[in-house]
Amino acid sequence: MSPKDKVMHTKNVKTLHAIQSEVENTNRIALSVDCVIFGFDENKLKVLLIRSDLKKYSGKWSLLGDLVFPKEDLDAAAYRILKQRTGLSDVYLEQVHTFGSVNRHPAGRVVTVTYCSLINVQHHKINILDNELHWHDIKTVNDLAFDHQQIFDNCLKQLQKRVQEHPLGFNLLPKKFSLRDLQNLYEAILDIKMDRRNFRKKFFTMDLLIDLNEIEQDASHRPGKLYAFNYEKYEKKQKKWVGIDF
Amino acid sequence: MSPKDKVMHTKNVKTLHAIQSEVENTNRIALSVDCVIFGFDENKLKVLLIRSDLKKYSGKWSLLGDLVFPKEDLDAAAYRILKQRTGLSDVYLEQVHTFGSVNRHPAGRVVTVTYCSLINVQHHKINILDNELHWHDIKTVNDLAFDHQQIFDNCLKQLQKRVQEHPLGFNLLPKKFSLRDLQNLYEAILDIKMDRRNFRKKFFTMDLLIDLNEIEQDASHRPGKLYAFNYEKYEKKQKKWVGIDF
DNA sequence: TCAATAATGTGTGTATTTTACACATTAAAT
DNA sequence: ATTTAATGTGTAAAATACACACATTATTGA
Repeated sequence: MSPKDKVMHTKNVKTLHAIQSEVENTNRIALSVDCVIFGFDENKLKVLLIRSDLKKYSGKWSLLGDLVFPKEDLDAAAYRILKQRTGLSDVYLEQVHTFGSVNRHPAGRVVTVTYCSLINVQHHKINILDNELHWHDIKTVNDLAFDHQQIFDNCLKQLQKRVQEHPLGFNLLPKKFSLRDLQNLYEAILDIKMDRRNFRKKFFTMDLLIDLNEIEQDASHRPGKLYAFNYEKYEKKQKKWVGIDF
Repeated sequence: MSPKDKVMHTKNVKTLHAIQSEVENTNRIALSVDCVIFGFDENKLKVLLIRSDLKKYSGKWSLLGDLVFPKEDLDAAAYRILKQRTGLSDVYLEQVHTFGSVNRHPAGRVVTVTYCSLINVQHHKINILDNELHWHDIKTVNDLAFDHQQIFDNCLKQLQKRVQEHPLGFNLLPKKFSLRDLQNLYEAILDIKMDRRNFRKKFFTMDLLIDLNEIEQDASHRPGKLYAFNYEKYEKKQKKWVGIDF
């Protein structure tokens, strides 16, 4: 992703009117995507939200979404939203769940496919001048518009589960990070405290971190060593996944 | 579920023509659900398939699906398919993934939400007179119509994962089962062999099986004891789910 | 300059879980 | 009654998870 990528905040995004014309007076089902975009900043897990453009939900925040174009792949629609709102391409994006209750959307029958995305806020920060967009600490997210609270809760739970099974977290960190950064990330996502020494041991025995032989700059005390995630090595590994446990 | 439930095989199910009229000459997206219905019989994991009604795919098998009605909840549509095809209600049903490539369906733009269902084939067997429907051994499933092979593969993988984390498997067994039945089930789903003694220990230490103080009938050798799954006790448990491992 | 401070980095012992494997018991079949 | 092929039970080693102690390093500030 390059900093030259322009951010298109509200351009090309269908509004309430578009949605209504899509479903109004028809017996059709409209299809949308909604993206739950996570970031990690100041040791807090954050989510990118936009002010709702519906009167009924004025003052409320909502997820970033749009209708799917008729000749657009579903995943492509999600990538489009992401690019529009963050200027970023080549980011982690995964489908989570589809919400399709008849009355979930006030403008009519809109079924929405939700996606979870993890981005590095440092790459995005420079672009967030639009005050319609805001990074919210996930701990303060409540009362979103529509059924977006439910969607968000579902997505967060999925993230908490997936981050323990796959190396997704690194998408939220800079390429170079300290063990403390990594632990702070996991503690923020899982909302728990972990033992520093066992956490370290865990990741070292996985043997998927590249020691960069560099140390943190600007640390107020003893600086930690910097690491990068070894994606190549991870790809070669095949997880032994059998273990009944419920 | 009662045996009085009638099975409606092809009635009320939209055909190719209906799909085409839904999407033809419009710039709209049609929405369907597809159900991957698993059963367990003769110690093999099976999936319920139907002969494709499209010429292009004649001779091929496909999943059970239908368009979603405009005023029908998404989950309700999936339940409707299940009821139509198996006569069963109150069965395990969970959404898995939504497939939305532009060209995935030959009749036009149809986005499909896939569901995974687990049923007891003993409850269904009596109704399967329609030779359009057939239980296929999952090991022989290949070359399904449309993108249904991809959908099936995805669903099976999800099942393999979920069955290790949640007590889903019991939906495929009779209420009373032996430890050997249970192990056969897991071996069929996961496609692995497991140590009989460790498997037994695993489930006994979980302490979620009710000893019915009954033994198998008609066993050709020493009969095993029968058990039932303790759903009540399971509901009360809360899994300790923290453990980074990838 | 140098001790106090607050981090990082390393190690150790215990408990728990997983894994591999041996032997006794039971009911059916011959 | 003996053989057979299951079920039911136990035991020890290996691997993993967990709790916690101590040394090291860079910064801070008196």
